Amino acid sequence: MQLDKIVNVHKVLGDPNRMRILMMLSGGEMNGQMLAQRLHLSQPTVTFHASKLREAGLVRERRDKNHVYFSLQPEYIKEVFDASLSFIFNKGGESSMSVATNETFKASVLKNFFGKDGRLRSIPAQYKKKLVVLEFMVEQLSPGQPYSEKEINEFIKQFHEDYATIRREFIMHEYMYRENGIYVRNPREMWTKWEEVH
Amino acid sequence: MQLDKIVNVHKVLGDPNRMRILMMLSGGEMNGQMLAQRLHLSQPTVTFHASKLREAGLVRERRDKNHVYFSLQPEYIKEVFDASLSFIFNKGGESSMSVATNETFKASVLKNFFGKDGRLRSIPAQYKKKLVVLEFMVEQLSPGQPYSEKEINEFIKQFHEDYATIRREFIMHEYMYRENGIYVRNPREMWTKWEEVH
DNA sequence: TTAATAATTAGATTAATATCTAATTAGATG
DNA sequence: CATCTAATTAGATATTAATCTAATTATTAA
Repeated sequence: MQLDKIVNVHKVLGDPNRMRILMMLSGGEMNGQMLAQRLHLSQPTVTFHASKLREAGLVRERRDKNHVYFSLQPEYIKEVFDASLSFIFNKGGESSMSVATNETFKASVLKNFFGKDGRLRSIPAQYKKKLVVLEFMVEQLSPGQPYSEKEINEFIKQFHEDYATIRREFIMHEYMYRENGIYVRNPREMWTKWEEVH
Repeated sequence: MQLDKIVNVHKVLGDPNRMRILMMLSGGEMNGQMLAQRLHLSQPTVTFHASKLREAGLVRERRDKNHVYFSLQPEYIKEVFDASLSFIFNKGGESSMSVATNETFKASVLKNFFGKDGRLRSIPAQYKKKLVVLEFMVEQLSPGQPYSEKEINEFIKQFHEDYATIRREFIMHEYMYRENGIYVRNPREMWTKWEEVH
């Protein structure tokens, strides 16, 4: 994710009314009327804020009859926050990291986060480290092969108790996709690219 | 933490030059001269941005000779991000939660995050849930009694492998304080208040 | 104390933002 | 089609922000 995108999201969040809109949407979708009323703003002002939120990718819109309903895009919001922290604390995506450094980095992360029994000590909070760990696990599944949710849970449990979180991360970072209850590992080429700190 | 504080932090982050300053500071402290040069800005402009960052609590300043050095305040930055997500996804601090609901909430969190063997399945990512879990663990230490770092590590390990992270959280949320290597649990009255989503 | 260097404050300018009212467009329904 | 309602666009305005140059203040060092 590039700097201006992240900066723009923060600019959009840097307004009390927009923040309130997001808070209200966390309770479920709402249309322009409701928002205008509750925030004591005119309809055009709500449109104004809504389009900023939409352009930044923080909300979605759905038309029903002649109401437009807004709803949160929670995964994306979390992604941006994550990327934001990566940006600040890892000096902005470090795309200049060499392959060698990269491999050394991976090795040290794996060494630190996996115990000698092969189990995951904890899920890294830092974005890049988390990706290393997820990648390591998902690599042990066969690409293309369909797995049931139960199988995936069992697979993850051999590394960590909290299979639900990790399963969600697999999907979120596109290491796998889900289609009516069946999980499939994506091929390496589709994985989140290292260098772009997604 | 109140809304306007959070909003202000995002406003401050919503400028590319300020974001760049933070990125540069993650590599270590820098003075105004260096920043001005690297960002191709005049000194007054750097002062302008720096004071915004300082007022928002994102950086600290230290004077040495006649240079002023800026450095990141990483814990606080993470706190705000955390509070921000809490705000959006839990409708802004829910101070109206009744004692009963509160207790029910705590019970369900504990049930979900601790296994029947008494071990912590994972560290909750959601702010409020994390506090519940931390509180539960720290309650089992005697307030006022000094513990060595080793003792604290052992204590935490009975719940979770990743004692370093949890020990840091204890300090960060002021459940404990550390004084030259000795850890002491704070009394309940000093703990992060529930209702304010800190 | 004076000179040198860094930082801040003052003042000005330009650009961007948030907000409103009025006009217009889009859909739904009698 | 005519009308109603909701949403958007246009246009106006007042406020805030980012940036610069010039002047001032603070700190060190000769």
